[in-house]
Amino acid sequence: MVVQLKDIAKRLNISISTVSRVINDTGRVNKDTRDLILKTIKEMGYQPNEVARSLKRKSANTLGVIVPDLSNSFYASVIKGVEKVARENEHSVIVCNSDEDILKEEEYVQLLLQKQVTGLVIATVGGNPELFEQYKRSGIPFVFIDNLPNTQENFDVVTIDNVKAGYDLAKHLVEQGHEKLAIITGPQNQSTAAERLLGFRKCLEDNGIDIREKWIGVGEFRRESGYDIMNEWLKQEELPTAIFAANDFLLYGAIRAILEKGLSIPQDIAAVCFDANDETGLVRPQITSIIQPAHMIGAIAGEIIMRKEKNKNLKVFEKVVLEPKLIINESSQIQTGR
Amino acid sequence: MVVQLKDIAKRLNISISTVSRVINDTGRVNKDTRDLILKTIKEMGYQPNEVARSLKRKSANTLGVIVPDLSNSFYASVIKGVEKVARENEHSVIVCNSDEDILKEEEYVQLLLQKQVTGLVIATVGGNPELFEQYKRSGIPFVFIDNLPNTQENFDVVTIDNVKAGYDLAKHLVEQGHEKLAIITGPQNQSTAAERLLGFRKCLEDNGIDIREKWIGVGEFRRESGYDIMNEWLKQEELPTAIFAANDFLLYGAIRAILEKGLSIPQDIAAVCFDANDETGLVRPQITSIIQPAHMIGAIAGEIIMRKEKNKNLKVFEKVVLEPKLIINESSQIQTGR
DNA sequence: ATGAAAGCGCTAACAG
DNA sequence: CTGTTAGCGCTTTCAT
Repeated sequence: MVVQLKDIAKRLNISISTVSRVINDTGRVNKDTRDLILKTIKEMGYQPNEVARSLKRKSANTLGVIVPDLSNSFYASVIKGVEKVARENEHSVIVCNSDEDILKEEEYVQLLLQKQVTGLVIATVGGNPELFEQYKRSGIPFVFIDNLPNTQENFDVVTIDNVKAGYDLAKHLVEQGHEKLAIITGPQNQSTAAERLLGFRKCLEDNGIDIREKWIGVGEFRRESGYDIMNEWLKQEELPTAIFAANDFLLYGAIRAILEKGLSIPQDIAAVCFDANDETGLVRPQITSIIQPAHMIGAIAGEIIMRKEKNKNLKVFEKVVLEPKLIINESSQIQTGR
Repeated sequence: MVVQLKDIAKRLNISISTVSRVINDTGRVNKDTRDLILKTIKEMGYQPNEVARSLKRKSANTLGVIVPDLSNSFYASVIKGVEKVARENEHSVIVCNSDEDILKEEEYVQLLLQKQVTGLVIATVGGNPELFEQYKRSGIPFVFIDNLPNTQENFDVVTIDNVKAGYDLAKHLVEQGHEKLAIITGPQNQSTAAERLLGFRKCLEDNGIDIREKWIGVGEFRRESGYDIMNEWLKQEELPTAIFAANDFLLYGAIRAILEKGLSIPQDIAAVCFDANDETGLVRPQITSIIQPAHMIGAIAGEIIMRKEKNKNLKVFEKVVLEPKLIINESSQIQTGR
């Protein structure tokens, strides 16, 4: 049987409140009884029931995180960042994988709300803005990362400037002399996908480069999408000389198509993307990429929630815009011989 | 304010038990009042408080998962497998990252127990067997994956035969004609690390190949370890012709060292490992590897827990041994020209 | 078919 | 310094 407060109280012939006091170190308790209680707790292997505590406290001391894809190392790092802050504040983390599915996402949001999470970090895949506005009224802080909700309402946000980052990444290609640029981006109801495309467009305009609508590919943020779109392009006579992908998986798929066709990177086609975090160190070609500070994004998101928990009446919304890094690698540089 | 049962009861001038009944669809309720209640619930945006429910139910309907490294795609897949089963059974998943740290692991186990999880899936990094035996008495099912606890007690386990897999992987190298074999494995208090080494040894013995103790490297399951150990070996005059690593990260580090030294794979040194799941499709050389059915491991682990929840008095322990696949790739095959 | 009331395990007033 | 008691929001007997 599981031992609980009343068991150790009974054993010691004292009241459960005294026991509770020493466990929570709140209020004074006679040194001797305190020691005795501590000893008994250990002996009996007492573990406080967090559910009961949560009910009383009206908070589960838990952060919820919803990401589209656990397998993407960008999100894995974000989660680690959230977890670090959660740990420091004695909270735990419920991780949910929406699998790029809006319905699943909504389901998980509800679930987390019902679980009385302290706050919620979410990389939405384009969820209904009205729902978010409704949830907002629940008072549970939502911190958006990566993708922002498509609404004018104020929310807490930790992100990068995706338009600028897209611009910079395209700029890099332009500086390498490319004029036939193609882009593969994600679902346009996801702000990252839309904004990176926007930055790309702007850069081309600013540099007087033709935007070829046929070379604007829109897919899912998955390898298959990148592969399929690229293959379509490869069937045509005229080929782009550079590919810009809005995330890493899209590019991996595209590169696979390119290589299968017998073309080389970057000689025939240069390739760049967002968040090519190479956990193996062996991805070839090494990818030129905009790298978001994923761990920090997660950590800051967690901190915002902790701050709001401590200061409930703090009704200010934070919009944190972090600086990503452009890492230039062989996938976009004509090799200058060894 | 958050709306709760009593609010909608008050509004309708009925008792909360009736409302509860329609929500849980338990017991009969007049069709009209039921419809009215349903309507009001929607209007007021009622969300049941899962914490209160959990307290009453004495279970949080949640599975806990503890893995050593969220960034390793093997574990990411395991988690997805658990999550799938959890979803199907209307449970959620709390993911914890022990970061290969025994203390953190113990902390998380405690936390999850306190949270009244329905069960716990754990890839231990060598936690104290006595603790596990103690926890077992709590009645909450622990399902071990990947690493097994170092104890004779019965536990639920979903794994592969690591000795055999290690044997097979080594065998492959032997069949390629290698006689100077080196192994890089993980902490020996982790069963996977120890058993894979065992299989390796056995294979060499069976094939009359010298086991060179100097080429048995023991590190952490991280890239740096693989890199450092390999670099030590590379300093010496005599080099192995093949490297066997007990996990992917170890091998990635080793390969990096090999390549930096200007040697090639597999011509100078062949390289194989466990669980080289290439999410990018661009890792070069492509790694010969034993691949565990990660998703299935997670799913089965989840199912065991669900089964035990439904049938509390089921005191049988399941030991599921799955079949891994040996994927042969360029990292271990002398190319026969194109 | 519905309501009253007990209780899940704990915390925190309040009283002594 | 310690005990009594009232909830936290919900489910579930037990009456009616």
